[in-house]
Amino acid sequence: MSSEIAGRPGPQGDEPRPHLSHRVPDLGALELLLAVARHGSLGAAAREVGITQPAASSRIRSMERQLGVALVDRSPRGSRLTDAGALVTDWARRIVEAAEAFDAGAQALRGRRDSRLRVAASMTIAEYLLPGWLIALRAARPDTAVSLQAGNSAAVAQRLFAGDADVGFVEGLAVPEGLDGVVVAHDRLALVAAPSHPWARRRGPLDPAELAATPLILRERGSGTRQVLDAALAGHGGLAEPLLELASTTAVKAAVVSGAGPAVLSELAISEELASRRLVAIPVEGVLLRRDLRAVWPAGHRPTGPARDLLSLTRG
Amino acid sequence: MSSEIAGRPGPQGDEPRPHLSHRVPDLGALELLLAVARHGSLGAAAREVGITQPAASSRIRSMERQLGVALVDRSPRGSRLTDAGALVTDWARRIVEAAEAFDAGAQALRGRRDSRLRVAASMTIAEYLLPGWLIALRAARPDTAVSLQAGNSAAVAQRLFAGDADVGFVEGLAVPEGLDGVVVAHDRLALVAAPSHPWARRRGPLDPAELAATPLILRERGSGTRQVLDAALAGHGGLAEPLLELASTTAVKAAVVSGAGPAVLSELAISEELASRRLVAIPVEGVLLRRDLRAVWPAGHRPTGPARDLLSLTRG
DNA sequence: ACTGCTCATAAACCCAGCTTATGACGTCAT
DNA sequence: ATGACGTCATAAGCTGGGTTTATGAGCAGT
Repeated sequence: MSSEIAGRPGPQGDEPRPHLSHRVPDLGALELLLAVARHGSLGAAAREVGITQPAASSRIRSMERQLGVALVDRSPRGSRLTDAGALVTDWARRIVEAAEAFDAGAQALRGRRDSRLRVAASMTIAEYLLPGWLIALRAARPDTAVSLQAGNSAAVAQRLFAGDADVGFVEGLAVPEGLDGVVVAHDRLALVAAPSHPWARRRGPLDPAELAATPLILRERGSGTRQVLDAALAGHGGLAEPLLELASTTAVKAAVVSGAGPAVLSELAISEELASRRLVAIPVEGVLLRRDLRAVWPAGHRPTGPARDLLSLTRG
Repeated sequence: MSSEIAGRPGPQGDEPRPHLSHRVPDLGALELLLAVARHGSLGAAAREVGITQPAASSRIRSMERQLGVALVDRSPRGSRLTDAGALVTDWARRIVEAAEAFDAGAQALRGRRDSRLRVAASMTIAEYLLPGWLIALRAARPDTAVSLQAGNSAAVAQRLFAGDADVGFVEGLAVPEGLDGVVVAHDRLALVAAPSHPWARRRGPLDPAELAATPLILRERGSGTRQVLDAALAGHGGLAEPLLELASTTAVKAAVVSGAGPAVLSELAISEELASRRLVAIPVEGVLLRRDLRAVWPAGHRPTGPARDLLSLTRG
């Protein structure tokens, strides 16, 4: 590989793209950078993250070397971010926020049996919504230890009946038998395609019958998303044979992005891709592609204590 | 709060919460986990990320120890994710995606002078939109080296006139003199408050006059967001004296989340907080709180080559 | 039983990042 | 001016996590 044809323009430079983790500073360094942005001082930032000032100095410096960009203006009166540094810091903040969500989720997953709040949730909710709720809960009630068990609606119901969970979250068209619940959010399904797909250039919205007649990339039969889609299109001739049938939302997404064809996916799963135009949403007329996300509990036993705190967060 | 009734059950456990970076596996480990999910094998995953099989084995193991959760089911025929592992992997993917955006941005920021595509962009666009576009561009045209210069509209225009940039992106109400452009996206501004704020429980939408009369948390005078807000409320009595005036969007966001009061912020900046209900959007009636985001170029010199590729990504 | 895949274990190594100790620079107050 | 206090930088030495190589053990299919 390095013996291309002849000489590269630059004698140095031009590394063969090592791995992402070598090009992106580690979390500790990013946290330190955020601390510098907040405090305007390397030393103060160092104190916040629990290291010494020379360590912080060296760490920021090596981050600048790694990125090839000056991030902070040092002066004897403190350190301010450069313009580039401010931008980098904003991007870094998004990584750290994702890491916080990861941490909140992982901590709940490890969940000790003695947790004060035991949550059972369906996959979509556990994956996309719960980490954010847990962060908010931690902010409001810092000492609430939460445990999380993820499973389908039936498993959630079972855990609630058995007293293994204080509150549940399910997605779907109906509340399972024996449970009460309230809607906490809606999961809208969107028809998406790659920007290169002909539908991406359409003017008006798509006709339901046309959607029904077109082969789509789908999750396997039985998945929640597919059930909703099936129900919504039942009156329009029913779903066509799938173009491709894949085992995970991620796989479907990847297939759509690579241009294999259109699919219907939860808006929760694709906000990122829509924002960057890796995917394009195509409006569909007159079909209600949405399902309710509900908090549930055994009929008559309205949640109290920590579970109520969590609910009040999700309902506003 | 922590001195509830009596003693804690567990004699050990109960660490005093070290830093985030010690509770979240590093990027390399997360990438490895994603590779395991894709390949169903530690060895194959190891090969993909460029380490040996024992290293991968040990890394996954220490990740499981760190999180306190079994992530993969090992068998002599391969490794599959456990249920918890699948969830953790989904959360991990969000960190890695944020890291990819960071990398794409940082690489453009380092931007060598010999880049094939030189972009000048305003802050909001550089911060929220451009990294995603760059990822998409890299997917479509892998060998396009991009350089990025961020600045306000005037700086963008200047760079274009000087021939220092091939294409620009600006936000605002009008196209700067001497430039042509097309709208590539809209930045909707949303009125937000903490979930505990009275407005969060309102039934109907807010009256513009009421919004204008209420003290808000604002960016300093002159910021793009504030200009739009000023213009939109000019016909409704004009903006009230600010409740608080802060220097960065992040600071405003933090103040709103902590319940200091309502603010008007770009939807781009708050999608995360809305999803997790740390913030609540309050509908406002009859005011157009939005600004156009435009690609621009010197009048008459429509972009060609790589710049055109980028534009076609942003327009779909 | 043999071959080929899987993952686990053990020992040696290496380097990134830490701490401690020190120094240089600039600002402010006296 | 001059000394005190803040800033960040440099240097030397240590430590440990993650790596490699080498090996072994378990199970499947031929």
